[in-house]
Amino acid sequence: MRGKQRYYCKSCDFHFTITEASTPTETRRHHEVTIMDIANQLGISKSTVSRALRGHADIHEATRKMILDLAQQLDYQPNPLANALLKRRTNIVGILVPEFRHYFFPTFIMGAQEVLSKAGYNVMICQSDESYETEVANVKALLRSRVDGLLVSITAKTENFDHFRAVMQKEVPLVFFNRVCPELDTPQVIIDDYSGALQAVEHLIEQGYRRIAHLAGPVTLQVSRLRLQGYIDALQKHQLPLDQDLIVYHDLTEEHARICTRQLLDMPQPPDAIFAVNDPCAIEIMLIAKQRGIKIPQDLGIVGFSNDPISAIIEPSLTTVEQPVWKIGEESARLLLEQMERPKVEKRMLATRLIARDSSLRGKS
Amino acid sequence: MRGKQRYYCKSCDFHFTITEASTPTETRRHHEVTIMDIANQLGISKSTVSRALRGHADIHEATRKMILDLAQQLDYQPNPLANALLKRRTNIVGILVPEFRHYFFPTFIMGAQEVLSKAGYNVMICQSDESYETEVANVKALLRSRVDGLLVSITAKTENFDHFRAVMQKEVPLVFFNRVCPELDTPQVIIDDYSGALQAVEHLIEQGYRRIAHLAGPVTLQVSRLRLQGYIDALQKHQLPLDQDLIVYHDLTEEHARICTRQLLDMPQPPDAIFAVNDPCAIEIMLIAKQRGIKIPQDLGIVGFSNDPISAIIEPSLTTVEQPVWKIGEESARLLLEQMERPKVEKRMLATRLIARDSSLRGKS
DNA sequence: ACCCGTTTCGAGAAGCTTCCCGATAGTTTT
DNA sequence: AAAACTATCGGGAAGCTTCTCGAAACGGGT
Repeated sequence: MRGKQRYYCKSCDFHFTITEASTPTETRRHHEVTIMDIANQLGISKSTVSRALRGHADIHEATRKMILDLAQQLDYQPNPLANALLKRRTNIVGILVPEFRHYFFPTFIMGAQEVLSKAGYNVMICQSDESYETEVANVKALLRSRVDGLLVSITAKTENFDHFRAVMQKEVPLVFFNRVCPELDTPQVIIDDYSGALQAVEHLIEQGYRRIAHLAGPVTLQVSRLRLQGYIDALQKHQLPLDQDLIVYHDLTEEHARICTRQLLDMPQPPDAIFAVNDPCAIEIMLIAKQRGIKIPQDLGIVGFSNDPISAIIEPSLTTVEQPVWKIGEESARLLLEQMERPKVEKRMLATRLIARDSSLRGKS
Repeated sequence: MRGKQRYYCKSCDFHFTITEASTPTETRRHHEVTIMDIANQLGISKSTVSRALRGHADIHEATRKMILDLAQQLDYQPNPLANALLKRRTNIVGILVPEFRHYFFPTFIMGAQEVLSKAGYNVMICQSDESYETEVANVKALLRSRVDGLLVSITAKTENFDHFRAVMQKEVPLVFFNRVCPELDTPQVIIDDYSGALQAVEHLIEQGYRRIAHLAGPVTLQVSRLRLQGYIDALQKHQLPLDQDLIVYHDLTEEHARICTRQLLDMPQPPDAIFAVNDPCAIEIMLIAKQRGIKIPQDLGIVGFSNDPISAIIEPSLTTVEQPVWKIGEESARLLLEQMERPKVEKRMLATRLIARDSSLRGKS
């Protein structure tokens, strides 16, 4: 191989540097085999090994082969930590969701993960658990972990967005999905909530329901507001009166959904149909109605939103608005990847589609 | 490829070297504020800053305060990459599950994550998607990411365990849960599948069912084998004949569950009850039975396993064996944490409990 | 022989921390 | 007043990689 000692010349006169034996007697028990192990064992420098492994030019074919062979034999695995430290990128994407009990978020994650892992990214998942404080803490933790990008669906309680402004200020690519943040100008992937809600309520009207209630979500969430607006506009379009008492807001917990349902059903003039902001709470409505012996869809029509798998299974089957969850995941991931290439604020909206099932089909009446 | 311009110095007089202005004038725009920024700004050494931040002794109170104040003001966040590189620990735990579509694994993850994040660990989640190759690739990726520990539930197809042997050889703490690996002597958290199955089938017998089938899982999984054994022993205990035709094995997909169900129901002498290896496939059975107009529980008793939330909602409600999923997550995480303290092989088993519901309650007959 | 260009490789820094060890001060003890 | 401590702090290495700069060897041309 090439010599190892070299002279130095700052402003002349070369003082050579005698690299004495650095006691490479035994292999120095490593936890993991490093590039230096290969270099030492082959009597060459780590630079050369790195170059060979990186597939650089400027290296003799024989040397390259030797290095590659030994690397394989030792099962050398490059250390991503060292790499991340140097390159300032971890190849990790953070995903922050409010929960993962129901169908939506796990499915979203599967879709996103498929795209991301194909692009060479690992994923770090956090749940805010619908707590604003946890959300802030999670964002901080993900930032501290130096994630290369962030996929976020906010909490129903999030009203202050400074933690996301901090993300943007650090220029960490950020994509919101589903529960987005209207006052921040960031890329996002949403579905057409308004039109979905409009379809849902028009469907109820077509089926002859006239006193239609809406079990809404928290007003803090844009999704809730849009679905509410769809509800309102559908009534207006068909010249039905808008009764504020028929709109109840709940905090997306099952418990509160039950309370609100009872409130609606206990009215002096109870509604003859309920449009629920999502399927889990539509199902709570259905359970209570069944428990009370209310006939669905004859006495009460029910429509949900999101098409959770359980909606097709429950009896009567639940009419709902389909949203392409898996695709939302894929799209969000793709948008994030594009974002990491070159920043540009882009908002994508996916279509929704009504799936009419038994819970609202009573024919014309 | 080669560098651009360099000086020449054979025996002095340096031919020019055009190292262009590296502009270290202002603070050298950092992506993140480091310990060195604090040190420079305060005119002290990074060692001192580190000590102050680490809360070491050996530091003047005034200095410490000065450092802490500036750190707060600059919003200094220690770089975990550098730390991990130095300490050889990332504070990340890997979780590897076969899927995330159903109730079990997401809930498990929530339980585990609660314990782990309280202990200061982040979590990296991978899905093998029931593919052996993906599982191997995921284990490798997690190992490469230098996770400090691993929580694993294997694929139904995993029959070669070399990738886990590699984990053990590298002395990375490893805890299996639910779908464990019998031929490896590792810590694990399981539930009492055998006794759960025994209870389930005895319950069917008590309800007067006599020709009880078992829709089993893949024999490769210990869970399946134990539940099968519980089924067999329950029959034996009550002197019922064991008919091999009444045992069908499926691969845990919904599609295959339907095929196997039809096979059972199409028999010349169909069963009067089916014990399913888990709830998702029990529900497939129920759907087909309902579709065919078979009365549940009169003509066909059904019992599942795992108590997914949907089991209480479907009609008729599904009798099932409850397993404390959340607790399995917590226990597994705790066991892993203990493992990281000091290795010892410990196996924990959590109790199961039968929940009798409508799908099997027809009274004595 | 000498010079030059080409090919192949080595040294070293950077990226950010922590920790060991040694070095200054300042303070107390004989 | 000299010696011995103590309280604080700084230097530098290590952890692993990549990349830049420049050096060594070799071949060919004159």
